Amino acid sequence: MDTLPADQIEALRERIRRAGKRATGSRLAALSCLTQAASPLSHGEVMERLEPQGWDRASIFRVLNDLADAKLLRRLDLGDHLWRFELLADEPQGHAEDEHAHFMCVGCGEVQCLPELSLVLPKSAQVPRSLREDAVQVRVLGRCDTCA
Amino acid sequence: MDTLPADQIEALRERIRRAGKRATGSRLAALSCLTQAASPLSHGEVMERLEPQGWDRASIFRVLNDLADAKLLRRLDLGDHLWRFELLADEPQGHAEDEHAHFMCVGCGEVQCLPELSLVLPKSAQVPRSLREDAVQVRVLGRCDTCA
DNA sequence: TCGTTATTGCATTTAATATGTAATAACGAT
DNA sequence: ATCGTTATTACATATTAAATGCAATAACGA
Repeated sequence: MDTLPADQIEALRERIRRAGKRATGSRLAALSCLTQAASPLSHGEVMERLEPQGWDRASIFRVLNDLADAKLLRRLDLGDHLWRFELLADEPQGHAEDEHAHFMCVGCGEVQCLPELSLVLPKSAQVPRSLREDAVQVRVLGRCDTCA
Repeated sequence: MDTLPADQIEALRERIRRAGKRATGSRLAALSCLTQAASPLSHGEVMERLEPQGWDRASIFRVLNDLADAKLLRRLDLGDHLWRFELLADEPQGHAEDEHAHFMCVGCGEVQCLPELSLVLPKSAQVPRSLREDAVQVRVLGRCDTCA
């Protein structure tokens, strides 16, 4: 894995600190790795790149999950039983994860927002109240036009 | 788990044979279990019901996967890293017919089928073709009434 | 530079998923 | 109905991802 330009590293350092976390080596390594990735990577895929550099599996595992909790990464499952991690854009303005539906490509992992999607239910349907109240996250899995 | 009426058992037997497989006890047990389930069950959930009756974990595991390969079951992952299995309708004509959305409780993991849910999109919306064509899986995440 | 404490490194655990193989049972043929 | 073939099972065991406890370490504010 190539190393990132110093200014990008510094930007990552900043972001980590802004999230209230310490900018440690393994965090920077994990984020650098995902910055260079073209698609979401699983823990295993991240380790293929970081283990040769001496990083610890369990630590990187924790780092990935921590950074996902801290909203620097998105943790997603494309339906194949692997947690994949993807760098989130720096300023997710007004983009609360559960405001609108998301389309996830099971081929490449690309996520697309579907703000115009709505759900229709017969009044008679027996469904959880949270669904009636729209207090739900909607995920649609399929193939994007490129992967179709 | 109650036992199924004899005629339903016989129908399952038939279906297994039609798929070119032997109608064995564990296959009937697994299918009976899923016939009575209101939602897709994981291997573990199936075993909660079948282990007390003396069925073997690994065998039922293989049975579930075999029957999924044989298109008697659908094997799906609702995003929580568990393979769940759901009985498919007998004659999958048109195939989209028994494709339906699933609701998963983020509290307890309970899964509920949402056959009556449909998606609505403005014609103008820019979305992947697979979504227009309904070649997608829909997952709704929220809290069930108990966990709300 | 130092002290606090978040974080790591390493060992270990858990849980789901998966498979090898001898014994068993389903089912077509007799 | 019985028998022989062979798919299938039961049991043991392997693999992999995911997770955690804890002492050692290093980040960062003072």
